[in-house]
Amino acid sequence: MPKTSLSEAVHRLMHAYRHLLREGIQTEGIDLPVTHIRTLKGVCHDPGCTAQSIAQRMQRDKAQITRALNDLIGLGLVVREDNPRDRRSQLLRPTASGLVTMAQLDRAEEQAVQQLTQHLNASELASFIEMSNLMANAIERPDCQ
Amino acid sequence: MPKTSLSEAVHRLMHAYRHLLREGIQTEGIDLPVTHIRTLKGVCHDPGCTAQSIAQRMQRDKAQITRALNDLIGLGLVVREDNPRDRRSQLLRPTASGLVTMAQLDRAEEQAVQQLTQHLNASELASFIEMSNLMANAIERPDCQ
DNA sequence: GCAATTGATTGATAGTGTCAACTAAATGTC
DNA sequence: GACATTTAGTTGACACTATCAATCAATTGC
Repeated sequence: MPKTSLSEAVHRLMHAYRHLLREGIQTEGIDLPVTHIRTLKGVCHDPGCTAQSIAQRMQRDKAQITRALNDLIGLGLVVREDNPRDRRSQLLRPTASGLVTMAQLDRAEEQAVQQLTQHLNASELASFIEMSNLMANAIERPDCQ
Repeated sequence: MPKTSLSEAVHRLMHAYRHLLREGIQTEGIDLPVTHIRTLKGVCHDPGCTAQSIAQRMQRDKAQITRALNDLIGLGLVVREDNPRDRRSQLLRPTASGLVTMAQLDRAEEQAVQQLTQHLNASELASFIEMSNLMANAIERPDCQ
């Protein structure tokens, strides 16, 4: 293989990561698609957030978030409560069960990342993440810098 | 959140890249999904390859490749020819039109990569790609290294 | 020759991404 | 206060992506 292009590299990495995370998740006994997991993570990270704020943070379509939330609520991992300041929206919080699941997911992810980055040291990883964000920023916020 | 996690960074980057590539592709006047593009790229990169070898190179399901190839052949961008050494498989080659399209796609991709990496210098980019591949390898070929 | 393997195809299904239409509440303007 | 506009969320539709299992024909190993 000559020199891999950036696009190939990104695709391979994405795929490897998702695959690994899925495996880890299943060995933890959880069966949730990646989008749901990331949504749950969003709620746990910022309890009291709204669907809107999650959609923005994740840069995903709000329709997708709505559906993921419906499933998470159906599974008893998240609850909606009325937003006293705006009756259009509801505040989102993880349930006790949601927090337990989140802890499992954290373990799975940590293990996945560890396996993925086994040949990188901390500073390499840090600069990798920094470069990733720099690139993503260049697109998502073309005005900055 | 302290620093962005690896998973967030990879997700963001993946999306940013796909989005950008799509845009570039459309401004070139081509309307093909990313998987088809990558498949065409595979054929152009290694004319005379088989569906199998593309699937392996791209680490994708062979069913997906079959379907993408059917579309590409239907669009007249790729042709199959009999493999004299194995009548089960066919050799794949781009048509003249396929090569033209590929050139357009190369331009689109180059532009996307350039925009994406505008804040990175060459050596940073190189080490980014190297790290990506290192991580992907750690999963895809857990035995190596 | 016959079993096992391999390249390719097909069908089915789940997950992801995107767009547009829609409801209801909130806000701005006169 | 009545109106248009904007905003949060929901719903429907559809294209794209990923994955698995079954099938078929050609090849390979015995």
